[in-house]
Amino acid sequence: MSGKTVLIVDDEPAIREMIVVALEMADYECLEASDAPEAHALIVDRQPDIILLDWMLPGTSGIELARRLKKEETTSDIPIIMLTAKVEEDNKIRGLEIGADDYITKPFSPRELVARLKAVLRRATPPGIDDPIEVDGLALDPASHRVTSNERPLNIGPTEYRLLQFFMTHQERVYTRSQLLDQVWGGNVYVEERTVDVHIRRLRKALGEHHDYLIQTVRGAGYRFSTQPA
Amino acid sequence: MSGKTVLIVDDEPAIREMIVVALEMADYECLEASDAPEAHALIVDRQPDIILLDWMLPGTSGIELARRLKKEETTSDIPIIMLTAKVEEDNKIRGLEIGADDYITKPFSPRELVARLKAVLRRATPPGIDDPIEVDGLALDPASHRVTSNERPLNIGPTEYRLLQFFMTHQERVYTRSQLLDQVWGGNVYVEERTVDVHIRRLRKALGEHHDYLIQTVRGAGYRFSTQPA
DNA sequence: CTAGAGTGTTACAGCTGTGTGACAGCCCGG
DNA sequence: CCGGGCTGTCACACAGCTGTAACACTCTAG
Repeated sequence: MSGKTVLIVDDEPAIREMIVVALEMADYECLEASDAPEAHALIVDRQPDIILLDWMLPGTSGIELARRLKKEETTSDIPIIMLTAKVEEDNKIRGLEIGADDYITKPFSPRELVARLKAVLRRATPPGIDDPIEVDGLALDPASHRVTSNERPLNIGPTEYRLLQFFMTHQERVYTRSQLLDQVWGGNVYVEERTVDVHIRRLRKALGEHHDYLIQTVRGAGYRFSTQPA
Repeated sequence: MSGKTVLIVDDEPAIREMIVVALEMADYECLEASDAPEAHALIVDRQPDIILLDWMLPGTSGIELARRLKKEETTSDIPIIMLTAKVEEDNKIRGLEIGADDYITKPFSPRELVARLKAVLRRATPPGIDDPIEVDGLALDPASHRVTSNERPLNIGPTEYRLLQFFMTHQERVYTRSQLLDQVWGGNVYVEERTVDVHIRRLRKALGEHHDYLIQTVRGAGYRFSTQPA
């Protein structure tokens, strides 16, 4: 159950297909692109967890794309594995210098690919913000994954945790059920909107009377996290 | 001005010499060994910062030596770069599985060697402090490699020891199974995530009821070592 | 005031994630 | 060569979490 998304950038459909088969067997979700512009669009749109990037590409070369990705704020965290056909050492070095996290020389076996990919993914730092947040005695600490209400630890499930974290990092603004599903559940799930209500309820209950006022209902619109009483 | 010490293990004096010249030009201090026993002696004696290890060695093979080094407590932190003459992918994979931090296929250029070596050294964790740690009657002493629960010595395997040591030096923070594999098993191993569960279980069992509360499950996230009860 | 829409609350059946014991392979010492 | 300790994986059990439906309640338009 990795669920990680891999973007494969190569102009040879056959090679892409080979990789896709290998990765899907290892339970990764695959995206494909055959050139740099297409790749860039997919990266911005789908935010893959890792990129397999061919060194040689028509138009903008792979190494060019890599360099650009490493420069942009929103994409510089995504690890890149370079695929190089030739054994030219210069390429390897330039790839590493530019910021590729690993490179593989063709031909390679599916086993090797998956092993290297896993290794790189493990090494990558999860990009999330790790700063603790505190509001009126309600504290959430991402590092220890702990929530406390006036020093007393709260026992909440994963979904309630994510929901609360989202609210605490997005205070004073109303979110529709639909938006919350997108942000907290993740865009690609099909869930009833009323499900949000239930989790809101669970979260309120866990917060207790001291803090449940923080989560406010905005009739006809959605919910809001605010220190100002409604 | 790196001052880092590099141990070169290869049975070909010519190759060693070539490497030595390249590295000394880049300002590394070099040690040389031509077989596994000699290497082992030097490692224990001089504690190099990194090891360049030939895959093929007379007697004990390089891979054999690597495996042993990664198992021993005092040497498992030292990064290893495998040198392999053949392009057999199996070797690459086995090298990575065993815990080598990188591998280079011969022939390679001095430039490449230095680049890879720098990269590995960059991501290598500076060896932790060897001070004994004690938490609520649970004591771990790196010097004597011993763990005691309220004075009573605990009998735990190497992996459980490393796991506990990591936890005790990184308290109050959640680590995913993936991160634990990275930190405790070593970055390049290919192991099932559920394996972590099993070793957690073994560690908890060894700690006994007095101390197993220290290792807490965070559902959906990973594990945490904390003196605060969940 | 009243119907209807919107929201709160509860119960529950299914599912996912974790705990646990067993087991076969490996390595090392005898 | 054999035996014991470790390790990684699997299968199964189980607890906790999840999404949904159903019903109660509240608000608001008219």
